Amino acid sequence: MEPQWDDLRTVLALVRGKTLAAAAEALGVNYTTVARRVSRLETALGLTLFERLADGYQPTEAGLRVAERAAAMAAETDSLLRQLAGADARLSGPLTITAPQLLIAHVLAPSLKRFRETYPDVSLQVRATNDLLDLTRREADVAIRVSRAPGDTLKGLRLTEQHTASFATKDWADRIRDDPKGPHDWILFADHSDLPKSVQSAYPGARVRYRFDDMIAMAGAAQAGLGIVRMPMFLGRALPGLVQVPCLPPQSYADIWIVAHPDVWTGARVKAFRDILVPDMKTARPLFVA
Amino acid sequence: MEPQWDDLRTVLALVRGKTLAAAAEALGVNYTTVARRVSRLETALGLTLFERLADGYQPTEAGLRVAERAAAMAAETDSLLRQLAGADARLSGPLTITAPQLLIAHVLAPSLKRFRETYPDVSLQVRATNDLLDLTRREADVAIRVSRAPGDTLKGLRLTEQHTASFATKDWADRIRDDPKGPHDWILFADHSDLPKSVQSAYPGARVRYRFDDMIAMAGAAQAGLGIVRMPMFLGRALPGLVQVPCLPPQSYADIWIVAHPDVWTGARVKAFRDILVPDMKTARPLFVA
DNA sequence: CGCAGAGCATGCGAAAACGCATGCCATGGA
DNA sequence: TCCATGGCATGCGTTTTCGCATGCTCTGCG
Repeated sequence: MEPQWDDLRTVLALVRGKTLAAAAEALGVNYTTVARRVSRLETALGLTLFERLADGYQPTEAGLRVAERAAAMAAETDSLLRQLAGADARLSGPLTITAPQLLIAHVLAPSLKRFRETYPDVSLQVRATNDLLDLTRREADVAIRVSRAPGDTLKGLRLTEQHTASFATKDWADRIRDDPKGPHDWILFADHSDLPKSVQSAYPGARVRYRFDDMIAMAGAAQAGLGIVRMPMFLGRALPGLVQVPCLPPQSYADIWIVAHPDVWTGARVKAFRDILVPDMKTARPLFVA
Repeated sequence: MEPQWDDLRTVLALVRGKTLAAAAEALGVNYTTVARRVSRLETALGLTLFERLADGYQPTEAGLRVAERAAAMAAETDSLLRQLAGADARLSGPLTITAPQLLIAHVLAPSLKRFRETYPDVSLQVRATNDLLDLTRREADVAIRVSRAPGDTLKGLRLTEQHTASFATKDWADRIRDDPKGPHDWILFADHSDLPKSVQSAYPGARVRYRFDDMIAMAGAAQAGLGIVRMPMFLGRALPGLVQVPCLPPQSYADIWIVAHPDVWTGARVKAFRDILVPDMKTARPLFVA
């Protein structure tokens, strides 16, 4: 008679995922379980929540209502988990951080090591991705982000500003020095616009040879001598085999922030992590600017 | 790792009920199940939610936070169930109503019968109690209530006003008529004040002989000839063996309302019930007034 | 001091929920 | 037309969850 709360949650997952398989994946159960829970809830409510069509489960009006309320409940659990994390005074247990892969690989790693040594009981989980994980849903406790602002609902500190510049192998650097008007190749980001006009006029030999959609691949391509890449200062300086080339003068780029949900910001482990990272990044500032 | 929603609900029940047994009772499960679910959630969260003391489970700070959020989730499910009931257009299925026992026994019963005959597919559950059931939590869909106003969050229609008067057996009525100054006995409601001064002066023989805390018992006592009872007009008129006595002139009393939560008010079965009851009570109005 | 009752922990067998394998059906491309 | 794919239903064996019975501890009372 009374609905089970986890069944409501299952309906939400099914409405969002459209198919039993997707909902099951999201919930971490077998898809038959999703089907059974939905049936059970329908029996309990005496209502049809989904039409079983050939191409999946289509929610009825009532099914949508259930999902709507379940979404509100999910927001409550998110809020709860954040609050518990924010009130947790222990310097032991899990802490999940996320940051762009390249930032971790070339800048943050030493800080992570220092954190680990300072707080050996904290088990640090690192999610290295360019995707913006949802800190509201606690996909991570803390994020290091490259952006203009920390985001509307998040709390943050600016760790440093940063510049970009053009980098290439020493080969290319020599060639450009010797013959600035001569031909040289650029590797551009896929969704970027063309080369700036200033480059075109100062270096008429500049040609866009490649377009990549991933900065790691671009960096590797630059190291392999495929051409010139505009990249963050810290990255060009950190990658062996690359030197700065004058084609594109340094220009300021999005700042680097440490952000967290306000609820979580106050958590002991989060605070400890900040206390390690903020001074480290202050020290590392020269790496980021021209 | 991820908490199960029904475990959150269990924590709420335990915080509210103080003991495993009380929580289990509220949830309709065995108390060992409550203990297990709480343990499981504590493991999942890595937190202690309750201190196991000799006299029961004492919630920790974290336990209270969980309960707080779970309460918000419970409010969501209540809201959902109300919405579903309010959107239900079917004239079949369950409908729960509540009303004071005496009102049902002596006034509403014929309307219930008529409703049952008009809508044979609706299974009517009647909760006859003087307790004010929580319509927000859907302890009933509709309530017939004796009160000055329908309540702040509820929607209602006034079915009729009503009067009270004094009733007793014909014996007493004769005696009072023959000797108004002579002794006669009153049965008062326990928490009521004393007899009005007007009665004292007009009938100096009036004495308070009994105090009851239940109107059904008082009515029976009056029928058994124990004395005079002030009661609603409809009740005195309906009870065999009782006649109105002039000791206490008719005075107006709280009105009779039909009320429901606004979400539920629009439901087909609720509307059908209103459509039966409102005209019936309009017809029955003479029973209630002097 | 002994006893009764309330409240909880634990162990065991029963019941429910679950995952997996299989089969059906519709769609879409070769 | 045939086949591959995606999506769902169903049956079966396993795992998990649950309820019940038993025993422990603490409190209050005569």
